Amino acid sequence: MHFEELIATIKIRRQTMQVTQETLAELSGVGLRTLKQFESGKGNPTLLTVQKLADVLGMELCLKLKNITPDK
Amino acid sequence: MHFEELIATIKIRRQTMQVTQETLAELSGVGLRTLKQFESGKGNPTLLTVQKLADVLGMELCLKLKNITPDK
DNA sequence: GCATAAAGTGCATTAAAAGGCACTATTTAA
DNA sequence: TTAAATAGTGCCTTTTAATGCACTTTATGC
Repeated sequence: MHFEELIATIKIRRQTMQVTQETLAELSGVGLRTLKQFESGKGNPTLLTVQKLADVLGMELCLKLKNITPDK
Repeated sequence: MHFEELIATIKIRRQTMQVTQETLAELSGVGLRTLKQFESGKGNPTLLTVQKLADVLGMELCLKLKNITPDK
């Protein structure tokens, strides 16, 4: 999952849940400025920031083996 | 996936692949000091750092919906 | 259209990540 | 056990994430 995909996933999930940036910021404990920056694709957030956001959105980070030569 | 789990996953994967921290650092472009810190559970790495490491180890970060009440 | 809400940006501060280097500790193999 | 390799820590510097505040820009609704 690329960087942008990850961001987009969170953003879309937030919108799906009809939550504003402001509300998500409050619920997650992440600063509003940080969230805005994150969703607009700027910067390089820390794991903690992503986890806080994902958590409130009912999601979680995971690591999986890449599909080497899916050989479709 | 908790913070510690994530770290452990990478560390174990590295060891499974019989790669030293030094080699992984070189291959991934992450500083050796950063990797050492990361694996010893200190600090709060950025997404980019984790992705660089995961990439070399043939893994990738992903976001998935949490299993709410798996109701096993 | 206009008002309001929501999202994005600029600027500045603070805290901490990333990194190098040298040293210590631990593990591994001879 | 001893030497070499690998991992972990302390100290320090540079870069940048996290944050607040105020302002601009876009949606959204009436």
